Amino acid sequence: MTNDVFRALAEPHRREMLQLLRGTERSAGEIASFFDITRPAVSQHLRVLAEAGLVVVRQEGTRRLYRARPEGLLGVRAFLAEFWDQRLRRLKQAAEEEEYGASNRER
Amino acid sequence: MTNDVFRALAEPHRREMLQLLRGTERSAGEIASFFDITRPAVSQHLRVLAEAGLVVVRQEGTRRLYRARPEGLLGVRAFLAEFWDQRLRRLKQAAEEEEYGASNRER
DNA sequence: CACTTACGTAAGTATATGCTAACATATCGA
DNA sequence: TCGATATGTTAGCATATACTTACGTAAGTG
Repeated sequence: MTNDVFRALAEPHRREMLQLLRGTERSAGEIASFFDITRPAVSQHLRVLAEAGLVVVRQEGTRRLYRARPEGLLGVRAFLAEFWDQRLRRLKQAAEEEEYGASNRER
Repeated sequence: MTNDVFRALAEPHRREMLQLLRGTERSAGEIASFFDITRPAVSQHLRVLAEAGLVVVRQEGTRRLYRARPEGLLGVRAFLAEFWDQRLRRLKQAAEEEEYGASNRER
């Protein structure tokens, strides 16, 4: 649900993780190395992000590779668009149609 | 800070309140009437929204009139834009320049 | 002035959250 | 199969959050 997305984004560490994973695939350990918190804490954050549909995981050997899933933010985007006027709403529509076209189903 | 904004948006009631106040001015009591929680609880939510820069208040007689402040969401918007590609980043820029031009200072 | 109306604030409480340390699991190389 | 590497899971704890009830305050009204 979109609520999980907002909740997930409320935590600064998780937002940083998302940015770290934008367009790149990184292992859990690599991600952890960017933060001062323990690895388990990072693991828990990654779980929250995954449950919110903001990241996807792929297992490769003993490692788990995470990657951001931008489509997970569409709900937030829609919410935001409400607060701008018609002109912006048109931009939003154009963006959704053009950018991450029909292939992306909201989770 | 933008962090307060994300935090504020994490709460469903607060998101509803924002939508309720989008483009309209409503009194605290009127807002409260839309929810099942007590009026003080609503008051506390409104405070969080105000501190995040997402609403503004205006006193009129004995009442306090709240109104959404869409510019408060610009930080979130910027964050989101990072996750779409160049084309979208251009749209974002255009929107920010055109829509809520120079008159709106980020709080 | 009381008295009412419209709100915010304070105190207290139950639950959610973020973190750590300790433990479990799974894959790969020797 | 044994050990090392990479990561998730559990239990426990401190702090943050969302509420409620009780109380404080300020602007109209009689």
